[in-house]
Amino acid sequence: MITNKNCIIRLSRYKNALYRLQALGFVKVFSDNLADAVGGTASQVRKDFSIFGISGNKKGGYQIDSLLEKLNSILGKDQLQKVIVVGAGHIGSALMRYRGFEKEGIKIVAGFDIDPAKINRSNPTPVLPLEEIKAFVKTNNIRIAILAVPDIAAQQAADMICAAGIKGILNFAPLGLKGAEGCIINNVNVEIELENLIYFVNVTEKTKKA
Amino acid sequence: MITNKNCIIRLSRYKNALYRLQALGFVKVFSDNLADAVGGTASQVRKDFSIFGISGNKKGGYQIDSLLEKLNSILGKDQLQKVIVVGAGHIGSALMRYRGFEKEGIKIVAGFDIDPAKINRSNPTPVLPLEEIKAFVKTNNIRIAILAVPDIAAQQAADMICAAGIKGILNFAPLGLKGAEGCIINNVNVEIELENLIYFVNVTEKTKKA
DNA sequence: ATGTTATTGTGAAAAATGGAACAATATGAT
DNA sequence: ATCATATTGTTCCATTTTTCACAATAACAT
Ligand SMILES: NC(=O)c1ccc[n+]([C@@H]2O[C@H](COP(=O)([O-])OP(=O)(O)OC[C@H]3O[C@@H](n4cnc5c(N)ncnc54)[C@H](O)[C@@H]3O)[C@@H](O)[C@H]2O)c1
Ligand SMILES: NC(=O)c1ccc[n+]([C@@H]2O[C@H](COP(=O)([O-])OP(=O)(O)OC[C@H]3O[C@@H](n4cnc5c(N)ncnc54)[C@H](O)[C@@H]3O)[C@@H](O)[C@H]2O)c1
Repeated sequence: MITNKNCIIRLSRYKNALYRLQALGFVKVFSDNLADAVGGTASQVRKDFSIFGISGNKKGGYQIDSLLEKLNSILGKDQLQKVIVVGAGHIGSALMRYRGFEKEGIKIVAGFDIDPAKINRSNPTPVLPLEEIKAFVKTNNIRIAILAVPDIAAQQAADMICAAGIKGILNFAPLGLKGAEGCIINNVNVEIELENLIYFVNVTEKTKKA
Repeated sequence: MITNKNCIIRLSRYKNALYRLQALGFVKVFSDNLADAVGGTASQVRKDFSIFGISGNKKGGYQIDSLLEKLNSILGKDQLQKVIVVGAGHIGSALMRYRGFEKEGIKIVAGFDIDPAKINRSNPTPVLPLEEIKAFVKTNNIRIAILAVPDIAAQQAADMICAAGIKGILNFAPLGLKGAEGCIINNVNVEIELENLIYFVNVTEKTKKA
C-alpha cells in the first residue's frame, strides 16, 4: 500500500496541472512537461505513475484525458465527496462560502456549531446544532469533517466527531490531536507554516551574507 | 545547512508542546516526554536537538526555559515578525482578524488590495492600496507576505510582491507559483489537503475490508 | 522498408530520513 | 564512597525517497 503522503500530493498537483493544460488545448503531455508544471523531475513523474500502474506511450507521452481519468479515480474524485464543517466561526464560515471546492468535486453539505446563534437551517449550506451531527453523519454517509473550533475545544470536538462515525478530519486548530482508532487526522497549521517560512527565509539570508 | 522541512516543523511542535508543559508547571522535560507530546520517537527528538547543538543533561533531561529560548532563537522568534497580507477578501480578512498569531510573535501589520472598496486606513490592521506596497515593504522592512488573492491573479501578484522586496510568500491560492530568485514560496492548499485525506480514508477503508 | 529519434518504464545507485542501540555520564540511592 | 539507574548524544543501521541511466520501443523521416 502507498503510504507516502508526498507522492499523493504530487498526484493532486499533476491532476491540477493537467486540467490547466487541457484548458489550454493540449491533448497529450510528456513527463517533463508535467515536471516543469509542478516543479519536479521527469523521472519522478514517471515513477509516480508507474507505482499506480499508469502507462503512457513510448515517444507519444500521455493522453491527457485518460491520464486525468486514472488520477481522478485514484484520488477518489469519481464521486462527489460530501464534507461537513464543525465550528462555524471565522474560518469555518469562510470555508462554507468558498466556491473553490466545487470544481474539485468536494461539497460542504453542512456546518455544525455549539452556539445557538450560529444555527441557520435556511443557509445555502445550513448550520445545524451539534446534537444532530451523529444522525446527520449516519444518514448522509459522511466520512470527512473539517474541524474549525477554538483550540481549547478541538480535542473534545475531535473525539465527538470520531464517535459520530467520521473517518477523516482536517484540523485547523494549531495543536496536535489524538484521533480515535480508525480516524485519520491531517492538520492545516498556518502558524507553523509561517514559522517554517520565516526560518527558511532567515537561513537563506544568513548563508547569502556569509 | 538544514534543508529538511519536516525537521523544522518538528522544532515548532516541540516548542508548542514545551509551552503547554511549562504552563502545567513542569520545569524540565525528557526526550521521551516530548516524543509523546508530538507523536514521534525519543531518538528523533534528541537527534533534532543535536543537529542544532542543543544539549541537555545526562539523567537530568532538558531545562524547559533554556530549551525554549534556544528553539525560539532558531525559529526566529526572538524578534517580532511583521507580515503583510495581499488580498483582503474572505481568507485575507479572516487572517487579519485572527488573534492567534500574536502569541507566536507574528504580527500582520497591513493588508493590501487592488479593490478601492477594500481600502481602510483606520482599521486595527489597515488595508492599503497595492500601489503603496513597495514603499511600505521597504520602510517597514517586511520580509514575509501572505498571498490571498483569487487564483487567476496569484502569479501576477506573486511577481509584484517579489519585486517589492518580499523574501517569503505563504500562498493560499491552489496552484503552484513560480517565485523570483531569492523568494521562497510555501503553499497552504486546502483542496489538496482534503484530497489527500480522502485518499487515505479510502485506502484504509479498502484495506480493512480486504 | 529502414533508420533515426524521442520518450517511456524500470532496475540500480544514491541520497535523505528515521530509528535502534549503546557507550558515556550525571544523578540519586545505599 | 560505591553502586545502580536513568537519560543523553551519537554512531550505526534500516528504510524510504529520489535520481540516474539505459534498454525497449513507438512514431516519424527518408
Ligand atoms: N481565523 C483564522 O484566520 C485562523 C487562522 C489559523 C488557525 N485558525 C484556527 O482555526 C480555529 C477556528 O478559528 P476561528 O477564528 O474560526 O474561531 P471562531 O471563534 O471564529 O469560531 C469558532 C466557532 O466554533 C464554535 N464552537 C466552539 N466550541 C465548539 C464545539 N465544541 N463544537 C462545535 N463548535 C464549537 C464557536 O461557536 C464558533 O462559532 C482555531 O483553532 C484557530 O486557532 C484560525
Ligand atoms: N475562502 C476560502 O475559504 C478559501 C479556501 C481555500 C483557498 N482559498 C484561496 O484563497 C484565495 C483567496 O480566496 P478568497 O475566498 O479570500 O477570495 P476573495 O475573492 O474573497 O478575495 C480576494 C481579494 O483579493 C483582491 N485582489 C484581486 N486581485 C488582486 C491583486 N492583483 N492584488 C491584490 N489584491 C487583489 C480582491 O479585491 C479581493 O479582495 C483564492 O486563491 C482561493 O482559491 C480560499
